Amino acid sequence: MELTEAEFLRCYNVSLYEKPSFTVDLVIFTVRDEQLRVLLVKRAEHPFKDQWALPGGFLDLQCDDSVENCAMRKLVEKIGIRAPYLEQLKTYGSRERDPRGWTATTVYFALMASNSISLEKDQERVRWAPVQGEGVDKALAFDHAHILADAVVRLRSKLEYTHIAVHLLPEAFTLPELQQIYEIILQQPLDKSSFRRRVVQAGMLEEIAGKLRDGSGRPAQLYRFRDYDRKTFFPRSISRYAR
Amino acid sequence: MELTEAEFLRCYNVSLYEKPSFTVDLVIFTVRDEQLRVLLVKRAEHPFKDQWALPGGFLDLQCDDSVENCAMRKLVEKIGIRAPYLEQLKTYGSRERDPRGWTATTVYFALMASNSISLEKDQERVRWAPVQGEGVDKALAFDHAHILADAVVRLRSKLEYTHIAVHLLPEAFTLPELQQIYEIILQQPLDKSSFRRRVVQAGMLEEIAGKLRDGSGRPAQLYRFRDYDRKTFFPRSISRYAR
DNA sequence: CCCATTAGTTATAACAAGAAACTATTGAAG
DNA sequence: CTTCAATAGTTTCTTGTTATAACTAATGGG
Repeated sequence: MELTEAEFLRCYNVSLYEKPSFTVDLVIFTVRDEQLRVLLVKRAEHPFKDQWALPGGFLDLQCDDSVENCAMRKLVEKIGIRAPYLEQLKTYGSRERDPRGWTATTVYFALMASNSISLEKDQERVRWAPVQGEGVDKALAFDHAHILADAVVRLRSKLEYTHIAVHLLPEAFTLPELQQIYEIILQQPLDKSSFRRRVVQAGMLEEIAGKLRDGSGRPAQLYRFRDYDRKTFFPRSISRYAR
Repeated sequence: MELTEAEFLRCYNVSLYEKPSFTVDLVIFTVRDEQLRVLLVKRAEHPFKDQWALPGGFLDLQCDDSVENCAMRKLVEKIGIRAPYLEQLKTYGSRERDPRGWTATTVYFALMASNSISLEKDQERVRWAPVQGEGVDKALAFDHAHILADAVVRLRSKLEYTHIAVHLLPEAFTLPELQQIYEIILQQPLDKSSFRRRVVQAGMLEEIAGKLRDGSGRPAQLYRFRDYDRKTFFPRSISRYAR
């Protein structure tokens, strides 16, 4: 598609480039009470005052060395700890998404074990909202519902062929616990022996020798994730009818 | 007294927060002369004057409605046509990546058929550089070598489980041509019958009835990509020893 | 001491992929 | 006109992987 000369000139003549506002937002997932949950905060200020939104805010050029640093800073500010998993999701930028004008937000998504967080303090303004389908049961500010949907799709998709689900559990976990995480997020039951074969063959878990977890039946072997840096991939997607 | 949202917006000063410079860059891939190639431009201005760089530039708040629109505009400016495939890669932002100070760039990657482009006009300043390994045989400006490496990794990875390779070919193509695209990018030979089985079973190609492509041997059946919108996934990765 | 409960393994049948040999269709050489 | 080289496309068979279900194992509680 060729640009007309008029179109070209309209764009070209703007020599003074105004900058968009730039923010970083976070989609922080955890699994708790057998539900995938996302952290939401109630906005204190306009626009969208008192509506639920993804946590985030403006980049601070003085203290943030990089966009990722900014995301990590905001994560610490919101929930007080470093997330075991932080990945850039996507950047959303347009004139429309914020009534204040042109903004861009780079969204990160984080995974954490539910035992590593306690948010009892301020239930009114910060909440772990259960994810149903690809969203939550609340209206969200800005385009955050759309962003959250993208994040949920990405999480499910990555679950199919990577090991990121281990980051939703504490360091020591059992295979049935890990399988349950998959089942909760993918919303379908998985076969026990296939799941174990898959996970064991991928070779990224190691037994914690002698340690077991008690329950009402036979105690389960505890494992830990072996190599946090190595990115292991499954050769096939984990759910039988993926897409 | 509380402000209403309308009052808040009236008083809101957009320039309160210092903002980073915001650019959009493009990694435009094609396959030509049996090589994966990326479009590079020689920088006309400082910094990194006369070094090769990914095409891109500043967002124009007046004419770009969104980041993606900006990417499409720049694509049209650089090569004069709409790309059949455009996907956001990642956003890179830090104080270090540009000597002028804090900048962020949102990078898109595009795929196109090599027949749809002709860049004979300005070989000195615009070039389709062959990709070797995860980069090119030239020093690149800014952090563009790093960005390019990420883009190549993403391209290879997506080739394993999606159909995006069809966008590197013209609308009508043969299965051997498609297989060759995979082999060039993945840098390994693929089995003919397995490849055909896979691609046909995925069901996203349709024969162009009666149409054949001539060559030195038996003419090959021409196909077209059936559903440009539907995202089809392979259940397994296409290369045997993926990762 | 038996049973419910959960963990973990094994056997098998169905299925998918890799490899190689096979057939098919064209152009060019002689 | 025949043969051969070249490329397209299919078939067959072997091998490897997955789903399923039945099996064994280990624990606590009645």
